[in-house]
Amino acid sequence: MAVSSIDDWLHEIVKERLHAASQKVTANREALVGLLSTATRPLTIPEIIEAKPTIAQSSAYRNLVVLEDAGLVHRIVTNDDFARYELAEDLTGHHHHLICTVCGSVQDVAAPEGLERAMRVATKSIARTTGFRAQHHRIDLVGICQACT
Amino acid sequence: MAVSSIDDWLHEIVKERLHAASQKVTANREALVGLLSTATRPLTIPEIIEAKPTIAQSSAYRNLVVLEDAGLVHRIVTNDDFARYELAEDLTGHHHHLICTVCGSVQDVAAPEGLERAMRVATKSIARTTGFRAQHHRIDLVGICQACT
DNA sequence: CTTTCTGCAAACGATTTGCAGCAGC
DNA sequence: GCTGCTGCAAATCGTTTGCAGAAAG
Repeated sequence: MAVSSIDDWLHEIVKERLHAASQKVTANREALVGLLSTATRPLTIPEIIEAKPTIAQSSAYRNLVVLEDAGLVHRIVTNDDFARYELAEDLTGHHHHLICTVCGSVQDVAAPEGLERAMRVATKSIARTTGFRAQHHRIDLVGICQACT
Repeated sequence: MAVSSIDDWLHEIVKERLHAASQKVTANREALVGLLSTATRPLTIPEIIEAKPTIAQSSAYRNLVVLEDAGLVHRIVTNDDFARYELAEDLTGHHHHLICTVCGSVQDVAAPEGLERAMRVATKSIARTTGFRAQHHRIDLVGICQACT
């Protein structure tokens, strides 16, 4: 059962965090998390609805808010028309985004360790000079994706 | 005339780029650029309207689109309700943003050279592995600003 | 059982757009 | 003068919300 164990683990986390947020575990919520866990990039609402047509749009929006409050999902806003959703970073691992200026797509990319190290140094230095207490950072590369080249 | 020479220079740039984009130079457009050039952080539409009450809201939106197309202004979207506008980076110098999760404010911060160097290395490495052609990058620190601490 | 979720349809609000009159060049 | 900008008010559209019936616990 090696294959299903990751899903079981995720399922347990969902249950825990929803309970912690005084929310119920429902089929829609599990389906949303399951869908996002299979994606390699943040998804828009239209993409989510297309993949899970039985979930009403309003339920998708409402549940994604609940899941975000529970710390399971992260919402991303680009210059595109729609917001995008991905699993929280503690479930997917830290990563950054490649945003295509031609087609608007967003793709995940691993965070190079050298960059992360420089980021930690910079964060400390900025805290010292400005008093800003950073909780996390966000790095996007904006340009042209391979498909649009 | 040392003081006004920066404004004169900006004025010339505005004229050039608007002409290059086949757009007219109007009082509203110059007022918008002038306002943004005095700000040390990106401004929202309500802030812009409050500072320049003679500009109709629809004109502000329309002109900011024109100015963005002309490469004079840059639009920023956060999780906040409103988009924010700042002068294009080639007019202000490269910088990044501190985004407060409490009050939603956005503040400019200089880009530490060590970080920029690491970013250049990472960009090249990502291009090699993914085929993504980066045009520029965006780095945000998300956390709590000094005023909200 | 009671509370919360779901789907539908209506409401909301930031941004966009149509139109008649005015300003840039 | 001709073209394109301005302000007003109305339209647009992603997202949110009210409500009656269905599920979770």
